This record gives sequence, structure tokens and C-alpha cells, in this order.
Amino acid sequence: MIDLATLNPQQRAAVEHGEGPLLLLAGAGSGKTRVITFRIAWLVQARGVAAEQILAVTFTNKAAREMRERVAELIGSGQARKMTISTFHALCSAILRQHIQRLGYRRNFTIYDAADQLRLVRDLLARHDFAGRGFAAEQILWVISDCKNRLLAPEDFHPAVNDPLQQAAAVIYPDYQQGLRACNAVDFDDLLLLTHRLFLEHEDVLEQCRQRFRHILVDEYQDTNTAQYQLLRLLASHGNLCVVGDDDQSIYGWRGANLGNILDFEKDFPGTRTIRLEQNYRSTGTILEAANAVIRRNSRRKEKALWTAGGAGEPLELIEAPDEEEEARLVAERIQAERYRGRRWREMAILYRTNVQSRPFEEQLRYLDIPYRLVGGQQFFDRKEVKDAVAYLKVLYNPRDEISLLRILNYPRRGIGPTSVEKLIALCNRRDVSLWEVLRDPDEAGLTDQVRGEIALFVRLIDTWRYRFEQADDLQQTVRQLFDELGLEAEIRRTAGSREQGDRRCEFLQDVLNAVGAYQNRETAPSLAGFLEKVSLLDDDRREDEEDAEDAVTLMSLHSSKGLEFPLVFLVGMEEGCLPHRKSVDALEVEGGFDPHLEEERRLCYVGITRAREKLVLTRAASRRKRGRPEMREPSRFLQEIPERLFTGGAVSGPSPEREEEKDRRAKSFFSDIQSLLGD
DNA sequence: TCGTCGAGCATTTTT
DNA sequence: TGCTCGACGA
Repeated sequence: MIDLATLNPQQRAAVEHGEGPLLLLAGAGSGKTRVITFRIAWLVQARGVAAEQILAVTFTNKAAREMRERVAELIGSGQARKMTISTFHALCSAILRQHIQRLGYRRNFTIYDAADQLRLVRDLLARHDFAGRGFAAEQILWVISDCKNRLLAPEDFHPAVNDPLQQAAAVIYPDYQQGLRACNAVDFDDLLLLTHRLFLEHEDVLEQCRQRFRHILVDEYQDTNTAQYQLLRLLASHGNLCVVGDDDQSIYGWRGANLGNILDFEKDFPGTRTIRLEQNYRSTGTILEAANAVIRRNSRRKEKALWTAGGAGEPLELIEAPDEEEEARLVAERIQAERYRGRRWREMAILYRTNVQSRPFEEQLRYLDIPYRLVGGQQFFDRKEVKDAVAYLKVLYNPRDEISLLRILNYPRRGIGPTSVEKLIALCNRRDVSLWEVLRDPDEAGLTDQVRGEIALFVRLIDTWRYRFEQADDLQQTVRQLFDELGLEAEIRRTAGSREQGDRRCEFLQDVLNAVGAYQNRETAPSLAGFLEKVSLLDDDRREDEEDAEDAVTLMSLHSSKGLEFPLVFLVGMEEGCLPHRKSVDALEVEGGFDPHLEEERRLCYVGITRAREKLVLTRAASRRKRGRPEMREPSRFLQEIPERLFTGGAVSGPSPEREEEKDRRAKSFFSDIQSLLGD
């Protein structure tokens, strides 16, 4: 039985709220995950809600896994397994897998990632003769994605007349959507958009989902976009919707997150009960004071202030370095010193605004033999070797997937070059059929006998393996056999520059096999389809358990740090142009002092500060290399917003004689380091 | 058809 | 700085 006595009055009220909409404004470190999991357990145990009727939506796959685990701890894994706990994207994907044929797609659709999307758009740009007109495919995609996040289908999109980028996007968007459909593929945004359309056009499906999910809980509600909001509106017509969020931690505006969703929740869902969780159980008084001082400057927010029953704790620290290498060196040394004082590696984290900033830190940590763990988005699935290997699996699952098909048609090379591909595509257009169909019957394409022979072999290869995967009972084993037969390792080594480069790249291939293995071990009924689903949704649970136990310093972007905490946090790169990022400073001074971009940067800073439990160290570099060239950097305005008295030794901003001397000394020692290096 | 080389270019955050 | 794309030669 869950023990409600361990909760504070507000937390308890939230857990024991009965029916009807509930808005939980949960400040950083206020125990919100605990409240959600307790509430889920309470609904099941005290209210007799069936576990199947509970839908909990999180922002990341990792958060979903964690929530399920914590619920399982409270009421047992049997119950937890019956619940739907997933991200919006995973939920929608599951719904579409069941019903997408109603929208004219096939159920074995493929989910395209950013690279696939880019390829498609580049293709269309070339076809429309936009090439060279200066429209980057990325920008076009950004506009399209923005449309989709706002639920605008191609025919609903009315571009601004004076905006050439939007004009171009409006031309590409319909073809892009058509192209996806021809490949039986959807992109990330489609998962939400198409599910929404499915609900609108097929009342019975919506009704079925409504009946199923009687209680809906949404974490990180401040980061929902319009599509997600509308989905919730449709699903939660029964009003049993509990959303948890913190407007001060909304950091995904650039991805279409609509801060209005949380700010207007009470208006949108009449009868809402609002509960504020302001007591912080994570950080020291000093850290909270700094956080409050920064976030207070934002104008568009729900007023609240975090407080703690604990003490002030240690003062903040500011490290000012001449450049980013020195910044990294000082942080690395500091980390080592902390270790000597008995702190574990895993208790420390380095947080930065942009992923490129990780490099100097990695170098310095490696130099000092400090173990670290880089939490770096999805670069694993972005590796060429991984994409090539996975493309085979994708084609086996959905041969209409033209992007993947083109990727592997000549990989490993089999003599089907660009000229032949062009002829094949031309035939596709003439006959209005998919590339796969043309490959099966390429006689009219005008290819050489040599190439035709190769294509026939390729088609037979795919057919054979499709059959084998259907029959396979050991997925990992089958995938390994496939890779072996294809000779992927040999191909990688052949194209690698050096032996160790080849070794390293082959490891990625091994990692794919490991990912299959990890998936297979977790799943009761593993299938190729299921594995691809996980890959597409970036749900990578390889070695996660070991990673948790690993003792290493964490390096990650501020965005990925949301929801986490560390005893000691280094918030690095506190400079104008970095945090706040240049992109948002550029678009500054709109609408009477209120600037949404700058406010989002400030929230980002707030998120970073509030990750720290015991001690926060802020760092900045006076100069930073950009595109190889050093650039002078002013201290971040957010740094100035933190009261000076919170720092070690009082005043820290502005040059002081001691600090100048210190800088001088560092510069000299840096020089002598260089010279001794050169002397070698 | 394939591989090498040089020029030019781009840089926010992620499901 | 580090990568991608295009031109060129084999």
C-alpha cells in the first residue's frame, strides 16, 4: 500500500484529487515525478481504476521507462505493465499501426528521421528547380514541421506573401507529403498530425481510445505543442486529465511547444483544480535564490517562488577563463580535486548550451583520465554505418521505403551507379509505380545487362531475407547472418582510412547487433517490426542498466538535462551569444521589451541552475573559437542577474586586480605548457 | 563506375 | 573547425 504520509499537503491533495481536470504547477525539484507515480498508484488502489485505463504521457522514452519502473515499485510490475506509459510519439505510432489504413497508408509504414526527410526535400528542391535559389532544405523542413505542429495540412497552409522561404515551402510541402505517402512513410510530426486526422475523420477510433483511457496524465505539459494539445482535448473529453508542468521550464518553443497550453489550461478546461508545488527538496537555499533571481525577470509566467526548508549551503562559484580550452582545463581540474575530496564522478555534471561545446571538455577529461559519459542526443542512430545497416532492415520491412532502398541499392557497391538509378527513377515516374516494383521488372529502363543482372540478384536477396525474417525465431541471430552475408564489415574496412578507423566503425555495426539483442531480451514477442519501431522513435535502451551503475562524470546539453539532478553542476559557457544563444539575441527587442526567444533562453538557464543540489559552479570564457576563429565574449546577462553576494568572495563581476593577476598567471603557464610541448 | 581531392559552407536545442 | 558536395581523373 502506498504511504501518503510521506507527502506534503499540496502533494497529497494532488495525489488524492478525484475526477475532473487537474493542473499541477510543479516547480523544479518539487517532487513532481513522485506525485504523478503516487497518483497513478492511488487511482488504481484507492479508486479501483483498472490499470488498462490509465494513460501517462511523458516527453522522453527514458522518462517513460522510469515512470513505469517507479509505478511498478509502488503497485507491482504486473499492474504497471497493463498501463500505457509512453511518449506522445510512441502512443500515436501505436494507434496508427492499428488504424492507419483508414488514411490510405499501409500498416507497415516507416518513420523517417531527419536525414531521410532531408534527402526527400533535397530531391524535391532539385526537381522544382529551386536548387541554387538559396533555400536550404533544412529551412524548408523547418517550415513544414512548424505547419504540422500547428496541424496545418498542405492545403491549409497560407504562406506570407512577402516571405520567399514560406513561399518555397508552400510549393514543396504538398509534394513532400505526397512523396512520404508513396514511400509508405511518415515523419515525426505526421505521427501526431495523422493521429489527429484519424480521430477527426473516424469517430469510432476516437471513441475506442476514449473508452480505453479513462484517466490521462501528462508530464512536462509546458512543452506540448498545438497538435499534442488538440489530441488531448479530443481524448480527454471525459475531463479526467491531470497535467503536470512548470511554465518556467518550457524550453522547446523552437519545436512548436506552446507555452499558452499551460498558461491557459484553466480556461480551456473549465472546473480545473490548480495546485502549486513550490517547496523544493533538491537544492540549497543559495542555488534556489540564484534561480529565482534569474527567472523573475521573465514577464510571461505564472508567479511562483521556490523555497526550501534546508539551509543556504555553499556559495556559488564563478570561473572565468581566457578561452574555452582553459575553461575546460579548469573545470576538469576542479572535478579531479572534488574527487580527491571524496565526491563520486557520477555526482558531477557539465551542462552546456550547444553540443559542440562538449569537445574541449572531453579532451581535458580524457587527458586527466577522468571517466565521463556523453549524453548526446541521437548520434548513434545517425552514424553512417548504423544507418546503412538499419536501412536493410527497413527495406525488408517496408520495400516501398524508397529513401532506404536507394541507400542500400549500391551498398555494398554492386555496380548500380547514379546513372542507372536515374534511369530507374525515370521509369518509376513513367509508370507511376514504386521503385521496388520497377526493380522487379526493370526491362524498360534501358540498363546494361550487367546492371540488370545485379538488380535481379539484389531483388532475390531482399526476397530471400524477407522470408527468413518471417520465419526467424532468433532475431539477433538472423540480423547477424544478414550482415555477414552482405559483407558489411568488409565494406566498412575497405572504405575506412586506417585500420583503427575500420575497427571503430565496425564496432558501430556490433552496436546495432547489441541493440537488437537488448530489444530482444526486454520484449516478450520480439519482431523486426518492433525493433524498427524502437529505432525510429529513438528509443535506445542499450546497456542502460549498466550505464546507470557506471561511475562517470556526465556531459550533456541543457535541454537533455531537464528532469535530472546532480550534487555538483558546472554550468559552462555563461556568455552572451552562447547562453543566451546568439540566434535568440539576434531576433531581439520585439514587442515592448518582451522577447519570447530571450525568455526561453532564460528558462534554459533556470533549468541549468536548478539541476544542482549542493553546489553550482558557473564558468565563462573571455574568448571562444568559432569556425576556427577566436571571438571575444561578454559575460552572459544572466550572470549579472544573479546577486553578487551569492558567490564566493562576494564581488565577482568586473575585473579585479587579483583576477587579472590570476589570468596572467594562467596565460603564462599556458604558454610554458605550449613551449614544453613544442620543445619535445 | 569509383575514388580522391579541394573548395566552400555551416553551426541550437530533440521526439 | 570539420564536414558535404561537386569536379575530375583512372
